[in-house]
Amino acid sequence: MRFGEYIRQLREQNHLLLRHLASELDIDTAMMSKIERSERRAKREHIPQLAKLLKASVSALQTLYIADQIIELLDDEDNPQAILDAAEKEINQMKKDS
Amino acid sequence: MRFGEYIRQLREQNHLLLRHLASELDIDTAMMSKIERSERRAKREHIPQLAKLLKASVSALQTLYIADQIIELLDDEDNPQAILDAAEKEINQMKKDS
DNA sequence: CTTACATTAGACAAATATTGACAAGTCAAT
DNA sequence: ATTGACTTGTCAATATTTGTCTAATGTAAG
Repeated sequence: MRFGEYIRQLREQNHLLLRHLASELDIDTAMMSKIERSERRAKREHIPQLAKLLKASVSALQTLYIADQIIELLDDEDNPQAILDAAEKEINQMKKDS
Repeated sequence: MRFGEYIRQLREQNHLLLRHLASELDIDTAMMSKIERSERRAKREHIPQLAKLLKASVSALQTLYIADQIIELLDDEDNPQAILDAAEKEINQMKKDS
């Protein structure tokens, strides 16, 4: 599940319109539409506002938000799994070091 | 192992100086130094040149190159593993769909 | 069919971030 | 003290991203 996809799902469950979310985030509806379709990225500071409006957990949204960026990085690579594995290994290494 | 760290290791094994690599990539040595310390990112088109100069495999360098960017994304997040898991799940999902 | 409203598309401007050069600095060996 | 390798900090050039505006598309009601 992509970040925007999740936002849209929650928005519909809550019977809200794009313009409602957009006005709260202080962007126009076209932008909000793009965010939901993963054509543009929300700003990080939008996450808490979205969580509140959509009654979702901030941390769930944050996870998807960063995961999305990873997906974009991997999207046009030919061995995404190898890259993820390398990243994971290094993350664990860094944890050990600290 | 970070991308730059690996470059430095190979460079030393090959008894090359920063200025040798830098001049091949057509950047200055300060920039090359930053790349090796992961303070700056090499350009993607530098990878094949580096692979050649350092007798390394392009794909190994590419993997580290993207993994590095993932690490940067995860660096200041509090549950990197959860994010990696979410990304991996979505990548597999995308594979299934295509 | 036409009006009204929600959403999307595309082109452009504004804001941010990244890249790289340059000058000055450290450090080690001589 | 000089030289050579590397590092640091700052600034300008570039590139990327974010956002707006206008117009388009879709859809449901009258």
